[in-house]
Amino acid sequence: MDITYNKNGMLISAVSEFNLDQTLDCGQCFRFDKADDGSWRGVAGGCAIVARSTAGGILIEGAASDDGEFFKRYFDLERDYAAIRKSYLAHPALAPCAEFAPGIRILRQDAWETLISFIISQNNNIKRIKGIVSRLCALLGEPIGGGEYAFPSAGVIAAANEDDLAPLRAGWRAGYILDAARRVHGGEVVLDDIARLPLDEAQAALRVIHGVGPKVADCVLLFGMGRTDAFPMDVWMKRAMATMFPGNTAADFGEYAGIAQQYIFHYARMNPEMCKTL
DNA sequence: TGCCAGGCGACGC
DNA sequence: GCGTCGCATGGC
Repeated sequence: MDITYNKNGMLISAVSEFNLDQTLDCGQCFRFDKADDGSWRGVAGGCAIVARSTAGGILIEGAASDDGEFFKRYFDLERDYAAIRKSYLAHPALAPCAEFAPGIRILRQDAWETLISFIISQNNNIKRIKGIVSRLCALLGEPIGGGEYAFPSAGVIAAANEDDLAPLRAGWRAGYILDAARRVHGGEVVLDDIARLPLDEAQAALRVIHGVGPKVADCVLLFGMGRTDAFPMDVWMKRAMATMFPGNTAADFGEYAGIAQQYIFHYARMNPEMCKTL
């Protein structure tokens, strides 16, 4: 993997198993949208960026000139996905999932943003989740240029009330957002500490928050804390497990179960006929 | 139009 | 412990 800088921005090259469309459109993040020219515009690391696939690699515009380390971590670039994927190809049911979108990388997003985003995600659809997150940032986040806003801090949200959040049109999730903000801002929930706990303890620590159950906790651990041992089970995964992996559990998918989960989730969502119950 | 959406908490048993 | 229910909002 190489990271170089030119007049257009930061260029990430010589990385296998890294596809921008697959990574940003597989349901793990809600702050990027694809523009008409095929580029992805959104916010990462507090910067408004434009990411695009070029002949030379992935080009990031808008990143600070010393953000190579940030994006290595954000896109999980130092993990050997080729080796992980190869181990999945031997499994007859897992192979088609790992082949379908080989360029998925599990993002290491900000834990706080991931927590609120996946609280919003419950019983919701991805398009509307993006809308609510976007309105939350515009309402309470700092403008960062390019028409974008940073994700609001726990302190700012904790100072709001349900009426303040009404413009989000988040429904009953607004109370959950406030509870999360107050517990994080108040120090009862310390996300950096939780990230290092054994999986069951980390799940329990997150579930102290009203509106965080097993699925949201696992999403926060996987997409916001780099915990590839977390295995979120949403409606799509439940269908896929019942039809494609009967009798299997997260434990059957090994140390990187969360990565396998994302291949399966994305495959199931894009090929719903494969996990229809009879 | 009615069903569904990356679920969860409350409640009854 | 487990099943069921309602939940606000809007995408399709």
